[in-house]
Amino acid sequence: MSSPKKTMPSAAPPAVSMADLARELGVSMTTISRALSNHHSIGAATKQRVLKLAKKLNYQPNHLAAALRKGQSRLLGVVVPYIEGKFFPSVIQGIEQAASKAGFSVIVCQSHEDVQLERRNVETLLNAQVAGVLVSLARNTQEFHHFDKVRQRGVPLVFFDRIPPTEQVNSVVLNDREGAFQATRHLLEQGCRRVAHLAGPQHLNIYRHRRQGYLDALAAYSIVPDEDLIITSDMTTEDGAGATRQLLALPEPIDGIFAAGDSAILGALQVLKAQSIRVPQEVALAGFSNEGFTAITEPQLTSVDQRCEEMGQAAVRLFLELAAAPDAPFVQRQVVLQPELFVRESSRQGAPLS
Amino acid sequence: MSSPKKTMPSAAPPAVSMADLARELGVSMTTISRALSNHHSIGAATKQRVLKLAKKLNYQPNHLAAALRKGQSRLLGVVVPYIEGKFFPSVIQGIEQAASKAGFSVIVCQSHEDVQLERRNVETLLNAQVAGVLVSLARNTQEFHHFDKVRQRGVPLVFFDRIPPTEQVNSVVLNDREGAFQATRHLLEQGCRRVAHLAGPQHLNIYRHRRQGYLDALAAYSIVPDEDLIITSDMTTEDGAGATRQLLALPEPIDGIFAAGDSAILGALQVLKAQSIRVPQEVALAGFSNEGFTAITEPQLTSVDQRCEEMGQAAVRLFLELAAAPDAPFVQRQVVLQPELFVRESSRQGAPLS
DNA sequence: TTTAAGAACACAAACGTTTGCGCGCGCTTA
DNA sequence: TAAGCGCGCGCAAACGTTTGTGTTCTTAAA
Repeated sequence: MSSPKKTMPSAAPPAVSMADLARELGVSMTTISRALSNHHSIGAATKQRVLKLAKKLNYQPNHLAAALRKGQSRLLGVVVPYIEGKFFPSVIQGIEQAASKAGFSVIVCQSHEDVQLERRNVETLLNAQVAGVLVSLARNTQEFHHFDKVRQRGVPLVFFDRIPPTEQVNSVVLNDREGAFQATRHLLEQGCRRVAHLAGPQHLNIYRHRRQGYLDALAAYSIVPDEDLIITSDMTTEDGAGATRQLLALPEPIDGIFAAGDSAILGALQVLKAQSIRVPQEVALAGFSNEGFTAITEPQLTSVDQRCEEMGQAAVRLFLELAAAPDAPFVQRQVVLQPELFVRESSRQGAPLS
Repeated sequence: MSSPKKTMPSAAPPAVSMADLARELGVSMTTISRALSNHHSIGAATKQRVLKLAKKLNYQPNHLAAALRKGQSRLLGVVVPYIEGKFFPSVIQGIEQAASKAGFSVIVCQSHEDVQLERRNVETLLNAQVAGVLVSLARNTQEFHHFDKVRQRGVPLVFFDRIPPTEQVNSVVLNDREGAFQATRHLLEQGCRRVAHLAGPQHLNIYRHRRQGYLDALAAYSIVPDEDLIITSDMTTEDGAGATRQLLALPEPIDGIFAAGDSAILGALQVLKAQSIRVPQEVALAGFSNEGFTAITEPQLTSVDQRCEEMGQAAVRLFLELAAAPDAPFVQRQVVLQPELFVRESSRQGAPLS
C-alpha cells in the first residue's frame, strides 16, 4: 500500500551469471569459475577483482548447473520413518549441524513406516542428484533392493539406528544391548526380581538388541527368563497398556517393567495408576528413548538416552569419509554410540509419592 | 560375504540417458523427451515404444538437467523455526502430503529461531532452484529484505503461522484471536473471574492475536483487564513457572490462567501442584497448541488445537495457485483456519482429582 | 643465448534436458 | 489439380557450470 513500487507483474530479472561477470571484467568464464573456486592457476589480483564484482552484482551461483556438470550436488538426502517425537528431530538436528559445517544442505523425507514410500523417497533423492543418502529403515522394510541403485550410482549410503540385518552396510547405531542392560540391571539393583519386558518387533535390530540386553541383565543376576514376562508388540501407548494389563493378570505378580520404548512404558504407567498400583514401590518402570514427556509424567520416567545428535553427526562424518574416497573398495564401517541411563522417580526406591 | 559380486570398486555404471533411448530406437532425443512428457505431437505408437524401452532400461530422468533447462525444479523449500514438538512436524506432514500429490518433493530447513540462519536457509533454497518457498518466521525476525530476493526471482512465497506484520504477503494462518477467545471464554464459563494471561513476544502476530482474543473474551464478560495479570515472556516451561509464581504472589488471588502456549501452561501446572493448589478447583488452566503432552499430564491440559496438517496443505495449495499464474500481478491472499478447543480436566469444573 | 618451466589465462566441449522452428508426408477442400 | 492443413518428427540452440587442453608470456636454469 505504502510501497513505492508499481504493480510489478513479477518481472523476474534474469539472475546474474558467470557470463555476466566475465563480460564485465573482460575475461573468460573459465577465469571467473576458477577464481570463485579459488583455483591456483588464477592470479591473486584477478581473484580479488572477481570476488569484488561478484559481491557487487550480488552473483548467486547456480548449484543446479554445477551439480549437473559435476554429476553431484551439495545436497544430502535423509529418509526417516517419521519426525514426530524427540528422537528423529534430534538426530536430524545433528545431521543438519554437521552437514552445514561441511557445506551441505539437507533434504528430509518421511517413509511413514511404509516400505513403498521409502522406495519412492530413495528414487526422489537419487533423481535430485543428492551427494549421499542417510537412512533409518521403515518398520516393515524386509527387502533392500531399492538401496542397490544407490550404490550402483556410486552414491554413499549410510544407515542409522534402524539398519538392515544381513547386508554389508555402513551404519551408525546405538549400543542398544548395553542400554537395555543398564536399564534392566538398574531395576534389579533397586530390588526388583520379577522384571517384565515390553519388546518391539524382533525383525528390527534395535528391538532385538534391547531384548538381548534385558536377557543379559537377568542372566547377570542368575535369573532365568520367564517367557510370560516378555510381551512383543508395536510399542504404542495402547500396546503398552494392554501388555501391562496382561502382566497384572498373571498369578505371580511382577515388580518391574522395562520397555523398549517410552510410549509403551507410558501406557504401562497409566494402567498401573488406574489400578492404584504404586510406582515405583510396587512396580518399578524404565523405558527407552528419553522422550520429552518422561520428565513430566508423575512419577517421572526412568529412560535410556539415545545420543540423538551424536548419531546424526556421526552419520554425516561417515558419509564424508565415504565421499572422500569414491572409488575405494567397500569396507564395512560401523560406529557404535554409548547410551546413557537417566534415572528418575519411576524406578528409584524411596522416591517421593506424587 | 555370501555375495557373488567381486569386490566391486563402486563401478558406477553411467546412468542411462535420453540419448541412449534415442540411439536404441533410432529416433531423435526430441521424440524421446516429448514422448515421455506425453506431448501431443508424438504418435501413440512411438510413445508406447519409448515408454516400454524406458522401463526396460530402467531410465531415470535427471531432474537437475530438466530444472536447469526450465529454470525451475520440482522442489519445494520449507523454512521453520524448529521441528521439535508437535506443531511443525505436523504441518510439515501436511505439506509433504499435498506436495507429493502435486508431484513436488519437499526440502526442510530449520532457522533455530535465528534470523541469520533463516537468511542463509533462504539463500540455500534459492540456489537449489526451488519452485517455491514456504516460511514460518524465526522469533527474532524483524526485518524482511531477505525475502525480497525470492520475489525478485519470481519464486512463489507463502508464509504460514508466523507471518510478517506489515508486508504485503501471501499467508495461511490460524485464527489465533478466535482460539484464544474460545479458551478464555471457556474459563469464564467455568466460573473463573480473575483469569491471568501468559503472553508471548508481542511482535509475533500469533501471540499478539492470542492476547487480543483473551482481552476480547474478558470484554464479552464485562471484565476490565488487569495489567498485573498479563505477563509476557518467551513461553518456555520455565517462563511459565516463573510467571505463575509471580501471579501467586499477588494480593488478590487468581482463579484461572490462559497461556498462549502449552509449554508455559505446563510450567504453571507444575508450580501450582508444587504449592498444592488444586487444578482446576482453585485455579483452572488452558493452553495453546494441543501438544502431545497435554493428554498425559495430571490433570490433563485444556488446549487449543491449531489444525496443523490443514495448515500445511493450505500452504501448498496457495503455492500451487501462485505457481500456476507466474506473471499475474500480486494480489494479497490469506487463508484463515478455524481453531478447535479441546477441553480437558485442567479446566473442567467437577473434574476428578488425580 | 637457448631451453625448459611455470604462471595466468582462454577455447571449447561436455553434463542431460527442453523447445521454437522447420520439414516432409498424406489428407481434405475448392 | 493445386493449395492448404495437421500430423509426426528432427535440428540445433539454449540453461549455467566445470575442466582438459591449449596458448601466451615471463622468469630461471643451463
